[in-house]
Amino acid sequence: MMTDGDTPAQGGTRTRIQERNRARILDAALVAFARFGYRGARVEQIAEAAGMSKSNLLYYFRSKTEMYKAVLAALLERWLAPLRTLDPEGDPRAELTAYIEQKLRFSAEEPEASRLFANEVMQGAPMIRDVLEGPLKELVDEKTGVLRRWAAEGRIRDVDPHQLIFLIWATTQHYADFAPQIAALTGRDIADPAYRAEVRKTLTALIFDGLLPPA
Amino acid sequence: MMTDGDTPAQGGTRTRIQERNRARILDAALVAFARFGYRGARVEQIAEAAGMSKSNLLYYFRSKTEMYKAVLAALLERWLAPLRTLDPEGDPRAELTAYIEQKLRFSAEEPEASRLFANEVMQGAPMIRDVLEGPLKELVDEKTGVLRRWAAEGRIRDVDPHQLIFLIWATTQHYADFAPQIAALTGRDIADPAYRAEVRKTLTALIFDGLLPPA
DNA sequence: AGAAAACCTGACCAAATGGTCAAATCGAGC
DNA sequence: GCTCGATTTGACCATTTGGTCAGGTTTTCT
Repeated sequence: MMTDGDTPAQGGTRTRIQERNRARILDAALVAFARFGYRGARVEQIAEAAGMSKSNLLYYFRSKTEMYKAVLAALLERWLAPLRTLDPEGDPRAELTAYIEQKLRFSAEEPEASRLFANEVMQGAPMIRDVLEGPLKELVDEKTGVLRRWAAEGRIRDVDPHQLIFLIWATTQHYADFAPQIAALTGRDIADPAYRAEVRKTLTALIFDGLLPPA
Repeated sequence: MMTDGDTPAQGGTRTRIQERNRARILDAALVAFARFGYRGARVEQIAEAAGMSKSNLLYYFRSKTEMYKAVLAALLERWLAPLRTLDPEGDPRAELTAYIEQKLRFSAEEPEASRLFANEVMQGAPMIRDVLEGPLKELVDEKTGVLRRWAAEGRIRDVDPHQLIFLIWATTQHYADFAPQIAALTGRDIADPAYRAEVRKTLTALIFDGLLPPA
């Protein structure tokens, strides 16, 4: 039996129906929050997109905020998973290329997730500040350490590792976050595998070899 | 005398009071729209931030939409001004360094403007699509031509010029748009001139010379 | 089958929101 | 200091929004 005032299956088992409906809601909510932000998104519209009544949606998530938090939580893991795979033992060029490719794939396959993350951070990260300052910072600290070691060993140039990571984040996410602008200027879309391959090639070339012609 | 149903001074002279109040409103609106997006921003809150009643604000801008459009219009010129200065006759390295510095300055001095622009584009650029496809595309086409010429002359490597521009946009705007994340991870702020100088140095080093150690 | 729990709905509500309007006040030029 | 348009206000309104609730329907388990 459900405890009073709790979301269904708060503490344990989850029905098949719950599994399905929660997933539908989270999908629809991701799209809505990514497009309009937390304030701008409308609960009823999310319910409609999820194929159910607003009342029923509020049966699964007791409030808009709770729904938003759930979407963000599901998002964060996928967002920072790629960085985890950066292997200190590997070859810098191969490792960073693989990392860039993973980030580009994320932009291509989950552009809404990328946009929602951007939106949340742009608003001051009110809901995920503790994640940024906690787990994310720890992970980034670890990986900047790796980059510093590579630099010390002469395997890469000695650049600020934070800024290298920011450069990779910025450029790869840009193709999801600013997709309409890119479409307007080039007619291309990162969802197109051919374009994604081109982008990865150009990006890695720029990052590794730079813009200036070989001396 | 004002034409019926028009915004004050629609067609001509603008009183000192109008000048001052319109400016106040646009400032407050920029902050609000940047933070919450079009839908999420609240007219009354903008009015309060501008130091006037909601009724009075609506005397200057007949609707939220009109106000939003005015903010965007004022924004766009400042956003794309730096690219205009890229001189085909100049030295590639000097020109691009200057461009990067201008974009970084914009991120430092007008982070809200950068964020609002990002927000609008992320939502599909509903209000400025025609600008992206028109004037912006023309300007970018012109400048990609310059980059292509530089490449043909062997003054820079032969990389896709669109992607080079996107890389510069993405990395420079990142410091404004994702400021909370950068603060959480590094404790720095692009508004700090010292940090801005560091960023410019690292960024240009990466872009021009790449990450791999000299052979 | 039948009971209990899970699931779903439509009516309803209080608060918030964008916007209108008539009237009061202010300010520059005569 | 008067006049007329520019400016400002507060009361008011229709609509939208997030959320509640009592009760009905379906699923599940024995």
